[in-house]
Amino acid sequence: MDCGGSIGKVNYLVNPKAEDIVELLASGIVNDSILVFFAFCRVRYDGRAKSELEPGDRIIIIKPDGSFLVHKNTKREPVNWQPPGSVVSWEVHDGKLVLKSVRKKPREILQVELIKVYHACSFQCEDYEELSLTGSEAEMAELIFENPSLIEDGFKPLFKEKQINHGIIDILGKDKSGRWVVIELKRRRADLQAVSQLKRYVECLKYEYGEGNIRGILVAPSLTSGAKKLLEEENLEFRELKPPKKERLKENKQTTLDFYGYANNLNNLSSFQIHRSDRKIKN
Amino acid sequence: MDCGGSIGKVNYLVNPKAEDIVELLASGIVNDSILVFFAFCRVRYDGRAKSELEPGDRIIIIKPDGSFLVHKNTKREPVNWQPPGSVVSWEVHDGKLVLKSVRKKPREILQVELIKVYHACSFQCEDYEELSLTGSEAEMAELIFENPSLIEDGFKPLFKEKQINHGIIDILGKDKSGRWVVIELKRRRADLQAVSQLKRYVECLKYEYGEGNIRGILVAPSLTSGAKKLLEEENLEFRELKPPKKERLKENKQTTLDFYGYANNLNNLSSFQIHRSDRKIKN
DNA sequence: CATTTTATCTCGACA
DNA sequence: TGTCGAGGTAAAATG
Repeated sequence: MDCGGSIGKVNYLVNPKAEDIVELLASGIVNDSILVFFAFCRVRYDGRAKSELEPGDRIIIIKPDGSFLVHKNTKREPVNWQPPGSVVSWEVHDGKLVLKSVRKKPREILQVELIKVYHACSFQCEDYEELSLTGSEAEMAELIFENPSLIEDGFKPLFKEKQINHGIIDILGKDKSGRWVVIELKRRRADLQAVSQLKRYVECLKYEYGEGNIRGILVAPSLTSGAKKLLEEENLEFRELKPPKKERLKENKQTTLDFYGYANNLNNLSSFQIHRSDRKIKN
Repeated sequence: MDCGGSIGKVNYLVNPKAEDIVELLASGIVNDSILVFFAFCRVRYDGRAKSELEPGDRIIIIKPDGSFLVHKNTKREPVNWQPPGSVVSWEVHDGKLVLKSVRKKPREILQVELIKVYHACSFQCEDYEELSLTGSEAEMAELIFENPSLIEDGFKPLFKEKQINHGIIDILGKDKSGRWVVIELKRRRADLQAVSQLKRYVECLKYEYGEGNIRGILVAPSLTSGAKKLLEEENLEFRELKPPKKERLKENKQTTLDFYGYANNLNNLSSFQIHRSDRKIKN
């Protein structure tokens, strides 16, 4: 091994041997650290499907809840993974370390053969904050309950997330002439599936209350062309409504510089953007 | 800064100051490295929705394709992210570094305020291999074309992925008495949505060919109860079929030891599993 | 490019 | 625990 360190929350190893990695792994697991490996490795998965990934450089992340991620140098998604609750273990075969993560139900196995580890870290990651999100369908529903005329004059919303035979109706209410109104909310452009869903709910209520007394309204910021067609064929209606958001992040204007511009101005500026080189990345 | 190193594919910094991070960031971006930060940070997002995450320890990953991930110590999913194609930049405000990633369409902004960086890495990640996956719906379709009796005696598959008015039919064929058969494939347990989809296709074909001449069959390893009910109500059929996989990974038996057992036997064994401590992780 | 469909989806909610 | 539906879904297939 070239070197290593253990200052504060992060322990790390540079070009470690199998036994060094095992030590980091073992102590990292017992004190609930996140483990991160930068490694040349082969990956095999078998479970709901089955996959094989030949050797290449990847980043491997093992979280204390059992989540196991293998990331390539592209994409938001891990190329292979295991969800929370999986159990990690390892084996050493003539100096080569193989990480294993097993999920019980459904039975799934992920194996990472570490051919060369460039860098390994364990991170005592303390985080007590939860994400707070706004702009959801629930908030669209709130908005409509507070302001029913967004649907139409005289509309009265009565139920939120009303369970029926074949699903859950977002909003069920009555119009001014007393007919039932089924409202399906979509926070973004509504597609065929959204219309299918609304149709299913309307049919279900027609069966209960009789053909002529049920209206269906799809509420979304916009419609796909296919959705519009099907909606009209089925005599369903559409209301345009965007999901509400509290306030926008202000976005500061900032300078964009190439690398040389940046290097020459490092001490003078406090804001940058550097462009990636143009070489194609294929993986 | 405490120290750093640049041996081979990974450069790293320990407890770096803003200007050191900026240097790593800048050079990492121009040579298409993956950047990884272990940091105490605050995260803000605004775009299709809007979110805020108060300060805590997280791992930040920036890939050369623009993918930007912020991971907490739990879950398979990043708590915040930006997809490939996003553009990263940064600002320095009195010694504090703020990472920014902007997506053009739809317009979305992610900001990470780095309050304290414990460890920073840039990784020259070379990977020329693609994942090879087996066990998909396409393979179910192949299987049925090779072996139509899996559906029923005398079934003749005619079209694969046949485009119709409101979607694409997985398999369209005829039964031995010459009636059209619409087949919808699901590689896992089929739900209400799957039945809705099949129903939509069958209705579309009934409209073309007449009421009595169309059958619909849902092919999947199993059905949800709701799906079964709707399927029966609609006079649609079900065939059990699991997606095919080539062969299973063999799974070696291995010893399970607690940490002390492991520590005492490090030199004698080549296979381990250590249990995480039982303290609850809430985030 | 926009649209549609799939996914080892993941995740949360609820029976 | 299983079932069901939503998602800042992401990513692939398709027109």
